[in-house]
Amino acid sequence: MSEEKSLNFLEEIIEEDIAAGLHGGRVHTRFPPEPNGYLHIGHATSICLNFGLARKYNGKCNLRFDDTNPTTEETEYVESIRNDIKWLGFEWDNEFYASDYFEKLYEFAVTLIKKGLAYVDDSTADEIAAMKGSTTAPGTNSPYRDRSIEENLRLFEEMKDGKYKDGEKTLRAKIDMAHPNLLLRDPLMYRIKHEHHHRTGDKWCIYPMYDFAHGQSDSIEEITHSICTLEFIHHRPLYNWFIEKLGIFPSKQYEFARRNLTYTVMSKRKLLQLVNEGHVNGWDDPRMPTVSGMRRRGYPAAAFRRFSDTIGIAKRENIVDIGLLEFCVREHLNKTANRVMAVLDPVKLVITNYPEGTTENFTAENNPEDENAGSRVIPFGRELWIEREDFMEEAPKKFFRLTPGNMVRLKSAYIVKCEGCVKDDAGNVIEVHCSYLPESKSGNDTSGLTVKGTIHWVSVEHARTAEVRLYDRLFKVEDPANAEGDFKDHINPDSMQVLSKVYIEPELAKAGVGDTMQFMRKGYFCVDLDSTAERIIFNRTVTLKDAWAKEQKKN
RNA sequence: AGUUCGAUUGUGUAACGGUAGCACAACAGACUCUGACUCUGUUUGUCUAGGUUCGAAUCCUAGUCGAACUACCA
Repeated sequence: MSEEKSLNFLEEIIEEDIAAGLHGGRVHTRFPPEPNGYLHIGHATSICLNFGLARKYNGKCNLRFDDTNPTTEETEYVESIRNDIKWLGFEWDNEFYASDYFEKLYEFAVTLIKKGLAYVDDSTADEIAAMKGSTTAPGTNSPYRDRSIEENLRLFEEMKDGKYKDGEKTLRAKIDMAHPNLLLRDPLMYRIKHEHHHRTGDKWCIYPMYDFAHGQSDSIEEITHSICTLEFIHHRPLYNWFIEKLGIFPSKQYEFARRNLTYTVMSKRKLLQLVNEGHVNGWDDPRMPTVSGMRRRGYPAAAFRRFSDTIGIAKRENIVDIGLLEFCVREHLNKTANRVMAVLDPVKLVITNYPEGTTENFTAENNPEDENAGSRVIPFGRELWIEREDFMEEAPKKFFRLTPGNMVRLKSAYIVKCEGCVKDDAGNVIEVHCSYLPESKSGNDTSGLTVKGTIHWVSVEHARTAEVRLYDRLFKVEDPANAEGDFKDHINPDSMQVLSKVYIEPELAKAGVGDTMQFMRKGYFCVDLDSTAERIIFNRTVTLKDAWAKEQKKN
């Protein structure tokens, strides 16, 4: 009843603000991606945070594209970002673009010039860098710092009107070239870029810097709690300076530590390299930590939300075990995925005392965790495909599967007793022979026997075939970005394994793209979008926990 | 070196001067027509040194370690 969930530091701040009646107790957040790439798992947790906070406090959350750099941004990304957010289960209250505010931002700049707080600088990029100083040494004033307000106004207008070439002039804030925070040493507000913008076209040839756009965009939208990652903590005083000098709505920024994941890289630059250099097959390769990749892999949206919730939020550096994400995926899929049987590495099992040419239909429960999931019919016959690893001629003590003399349950069918196997000249097992116990029929078992093992199977006569793609971690080391050498040195060469001939139960052949199911004892799978009418392809989303594999590792 | 932020079991996160808890992982067991799920139990932690206090993870001081910042990127 009184299960009190503790608050994270952002929730604490918000609840204090609400209690104090700040902004009338209103909560308004935003998710501000730059449309220059695909969303990854880091964005996904940020989305869950921002939209989740708004949801929890009956507030609003905007989607705002920070599109202040026309050279890197494209509409294609806008579309994919919108898709991903919706898929994650969130809806934005408003969709805005920083470019919506270009006019307003221009006016802000003029206002600051008129107040003597901004100036046009003719220095080159190199000169500006040289005058910047360093962490230990103060910077020096630009020779153009003291131009008159009238001259600055004229020059800035001429910049806007296209009288100058790229890089010839910039507009800078006049703050303090000796400030210990480098970002307050007369930061650039506007630069000249004669570039086509994905939304404003050729209307502008000057574009605001992110730092002159982000804080004011929050302010224009009257965002009450502007949440971002730790690296923007140094920018906060600058945003506050602009807000204060402009006298506009006081949005407040709060920073949290971005959440890293073991065995993955998260930076856009690195992900781009993986795609461009062909280490993966595109942005939505199921091995990619992108939202589109993980979606294709079969990770349910609910698992992302649960994961984001579970890992919490704080300000310290962290690297979250990807096993926790996988746990969330399994937890959700266990409750929702129907069970089916598929044999990935087949060997033939012959039931020597079963009448030839006979088929029986068994009924199997679709999901023991969900009584509304119904059941299906599975055909059974004298010859079955079973998993090669489920038979051992000479087995260790705790092997509960097929080994001569041992009995197992064929899931949803009969108990069989292993009698031996047939081998080819090279000594490979090509058939396993068993006898069945007719009175052990599933659902009507009068044998009185209990067996330790149950294995899955597919009837040879009725089996359909499929391609299965098994995925493993993309990297061999926990923290590839910080490991020795280049991060690509640590790519796992076995991150994808393709099984071209897997036997599946006939019902399964009807599954459609995106359908998710559990292959009993093998893991969760989903139908890949590469599937065609002739060939169905399954991705392995995640394995089941495997206590037997762990047991074996010990020896 | 400067500024800013941070430090709680293997990982992540709580405890807001009063029993260091939760989840994952690990380990042991129960259950099982999935060696899954579920259930039970166990191990492991307050960066260091001082101080304040009846009492400190929490407050103070000093140190140590880590991260971010010095793009006409966001």
